[in-house]
Amino acid sequence: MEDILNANARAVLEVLRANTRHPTAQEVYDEVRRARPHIGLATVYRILRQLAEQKMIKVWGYGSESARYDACTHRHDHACCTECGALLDVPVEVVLSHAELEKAARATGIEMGSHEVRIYGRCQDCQAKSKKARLT
Amino acid sequence: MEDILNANARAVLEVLRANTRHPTAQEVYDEVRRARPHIGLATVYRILRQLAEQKMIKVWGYGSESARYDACTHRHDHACCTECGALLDVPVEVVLSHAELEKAARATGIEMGSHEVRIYGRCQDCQAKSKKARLT
DNA sequence: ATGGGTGCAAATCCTTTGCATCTGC
DNA sequence: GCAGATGCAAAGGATTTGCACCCAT
Repeated sequence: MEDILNANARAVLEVLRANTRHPTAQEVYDEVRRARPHIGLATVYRILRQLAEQKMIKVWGYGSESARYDACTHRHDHACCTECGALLDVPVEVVLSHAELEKAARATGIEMGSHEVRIYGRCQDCQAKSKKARLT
Repeated sequence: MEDILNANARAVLEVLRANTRHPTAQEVYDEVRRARPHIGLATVYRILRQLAEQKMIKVWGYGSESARYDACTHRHDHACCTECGALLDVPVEVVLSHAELEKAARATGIEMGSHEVRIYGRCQDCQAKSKKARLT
């Protein structure tokens, strides 16, 4: 699979694998430039798209925030901060009955590929920030 | 709550309540213009943002698609079409143990406000389209 | 006359595209 | 020399902002 990737694509994939914070394209670009100073932002976007098409990475989004990329290919859930837009992996399995999901998919007519549980709220950083603000 | 809204904001809210397809800002604009031909797109965006801040509507997104707005305030789940970006309500309750969710939230440090189950796949329209394409 | 709300246009941000160039074969 | 990949800049689409204007107080 990965053997078909060229050096730029491999570098992008490596950045994504090393960074579990679901970086945006711009953040990937900033990091990948350390390894490949010549690379352009457009190339990063092109590679991200190709990797996503080949299902080697996932693209997540939330509201009108910019897209975030994720090299983690096993199914997992997310916590989204409604304040700063951060997208955090949920490190535990949220159990959900397969029958329930199938029923829901059938009810919408969708041909289910995967699913995700999303928890919305304020992340630790934002909680800390508003605590600090309250003290001033 | 709604009594503080002016005529434009009420018209936007009405469009959202009448349209369960989670329209984009542009789509809201197109529809609201029937009732208020003078309104500008920027005003629609301003109102959508205010309504969201006041938690009277919700904003949903997926990848780098444009944001979609939802006047439905009770908790519910979504089916996202990975092909055309459509966002469909799941009309049945997907049961999820509260204890499971709490555990997940604690594991990420997030202060949980709400949650959502997302089913990804191809919607009926897109299924039909590729069936048609296969015949040609 | 004052202030908030508004339309319009310009600005901004994110992402994609066009095109000339470069690279490895 | 050719095909595919790339950098750069320009284009495109979504969203926000600046600003002058208008309306109700």
